[in-house]
Amino acid sequence: MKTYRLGTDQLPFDLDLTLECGQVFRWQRTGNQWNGIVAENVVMISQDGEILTYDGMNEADLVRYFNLDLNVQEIISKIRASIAVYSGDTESHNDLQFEAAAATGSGLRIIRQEPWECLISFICSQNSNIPTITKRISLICERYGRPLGKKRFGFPSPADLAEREEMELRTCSTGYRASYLSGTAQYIIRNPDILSHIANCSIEDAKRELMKFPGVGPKVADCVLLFAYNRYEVVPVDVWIRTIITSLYPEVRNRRCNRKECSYNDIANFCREYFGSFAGYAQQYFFAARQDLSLSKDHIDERSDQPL
DNA sequence: ATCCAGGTACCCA
DNA sequence: TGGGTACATGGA
Repeated sequence: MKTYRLGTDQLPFDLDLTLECGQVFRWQRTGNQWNGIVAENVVMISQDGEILTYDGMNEADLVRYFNLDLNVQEIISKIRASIAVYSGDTESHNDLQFEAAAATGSGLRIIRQEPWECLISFICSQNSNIPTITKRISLICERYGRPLGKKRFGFPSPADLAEREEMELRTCSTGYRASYLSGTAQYIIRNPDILSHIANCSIEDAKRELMKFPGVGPKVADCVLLFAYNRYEVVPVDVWIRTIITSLYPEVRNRRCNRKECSYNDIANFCREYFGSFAGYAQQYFFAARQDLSLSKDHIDERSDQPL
């Protein structure tokens, strides 16, 4: 059992929020303690203020996995600066919507997840809620992952999944996503270097490559870019973020989507312009605060009654 | 019971 | 290029 003391430039850090916010689905909580698997290692970690107590990984890997070297206070400052530039007010502009979300989410850290696990996880995520996704992934690991002792399992490799028939993968509550899982696993078997190649691509090329995988569209690709490749300017747009952004920032509506629903890129591009190079972090703060925000999902219908 | 959830593929104009 | 729809599952 080891300890790690967070320095002032590594705070705020909220372990619970970080592991519960829907970026990773393999950690289990028992009281204050979290148990998970990182790179086939059984890991435990708990937090008491600025002290992390952990086991199963070394300090360098802990820092790397949780991106502890990233200064979150600076990130929030940079987001504020971008908002100010966008708003044309470099002195006193204050975005209370963002500040409220950041107050809720500031201890959240985007972790450095393994691309393969992240890819499979978010293929499983589509059109599902977080408890369902978690259950699905734990079934997949239990059935096809390497046993690591006391009901713990590694994440199955591409080969582990590629050799399964679609109907077998369906027994993991994956539904129609089963064909995407085997298809993506087979794609990786045919292109064994693709995931490391993507790490060196531009964002545009990386996204294009990811979307060649069966079952990977813009949203899943963006989640992998943000949560595994740590491209912090990327903004995955799910139904929550769509509702939040269109409700809180009506200026997202432009000529193209004034009388209809904004497209995926309308929302993602607005966020990138508005929140800047850490838009993905801003997005995570809003996602973390999604339950607290009182939002109407009917804003589009309300507007569409009005003449141009 | 109904609606909805960290969406995508496919079809059609 | 953009809009409509089927798709499986389980939580609230």
